Amino acid sequence: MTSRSPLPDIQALDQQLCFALYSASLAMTKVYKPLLDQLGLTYPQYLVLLALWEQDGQTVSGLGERLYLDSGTLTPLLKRMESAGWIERQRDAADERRVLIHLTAEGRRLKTRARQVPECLLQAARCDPQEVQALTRQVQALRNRLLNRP
Amino acid sequence: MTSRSPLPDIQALDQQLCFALYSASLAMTKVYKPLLDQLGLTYPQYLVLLALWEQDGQTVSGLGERLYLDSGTLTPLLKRMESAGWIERQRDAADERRVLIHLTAEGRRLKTRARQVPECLLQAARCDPQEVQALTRQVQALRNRLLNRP
DNA sequence: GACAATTAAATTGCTCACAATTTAATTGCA
DNA sequence: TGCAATTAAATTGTGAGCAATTTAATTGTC
Repeated sequence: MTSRSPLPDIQALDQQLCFALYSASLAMTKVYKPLLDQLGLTYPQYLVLLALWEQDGQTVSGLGERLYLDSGTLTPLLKRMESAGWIERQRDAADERRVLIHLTAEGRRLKTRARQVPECLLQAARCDPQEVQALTRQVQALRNRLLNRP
Repeated sequence: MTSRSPLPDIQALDQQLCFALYSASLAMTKVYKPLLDQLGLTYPQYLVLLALWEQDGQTVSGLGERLYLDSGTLTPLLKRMESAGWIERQRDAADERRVLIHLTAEGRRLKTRARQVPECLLQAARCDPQEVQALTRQVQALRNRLLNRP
């Protein structure tokens, strides 16, 4: 009976889901790096573009909710993206507290060139698309539970 | 037929495994924060301790391999942990290029106080321990494939 | 309409994360 | 042995991430 489970150490690094997520996330970023370098983007900047390609003209806090980031992270990141010419930042005339983020023509154009990025990633991951989808759902569900979101 | 799969957009944010991992990892860190604050640790510092509790006296690059971090990240982090009194850094007399990291008595003592951390996390995740273990294995496998490791 | 409370971004300060380079020690081999 | 190649940390510079605070605009309430 005892041979079945050699009492798993709750403090063992390789038992920790958090460390698995953390290291997998870092690994993912490393695989993205050369692909995004070609486009002149960092990984969080690429996430902002994914969000804007889905819905242009979001506010900073809207993007923050979508990407789970706050203004302290986004403000300087968006300024760099504006300098790079992907986006424009403009105060909302209807509510001057808000800043609306719009894609430039250049930023919209990038969507086509970026099509290869997730494709290359799937190849690097070397796993079944269905498996990837299932894993994605599980990790999303975990994230939502951790943040007490529906 | 077409109603079955409404052609999944490969560039949709919520289809991306990478974003799920990235946001889940950030969420995990947020849940850890108040627990680790009580111990005076950051999350990467906690990982270093987990690694050292398993095997004391590792080199910087040894820790780097274990945690998937490089010396550029670890050197300043370890210096902060030394100032905090958790660890000691000393050149290896047998090979002066290497720096050995040893726990202090204080650092060893912390292991007991930190027992609650993964327990609280499991509660926050609100999922079955077996489910957590299975998910951990899957995410580890993905990470290893991405890094071309066995 | 005044004004306290709230909200949205921006700012400040600290800690990662990592590419690229530097410094110093060790190894390999002619 | 001599010395180029390699290895291990440290350093430098950039870009996140986030807590705490600040600034400015809006809302709610009387």
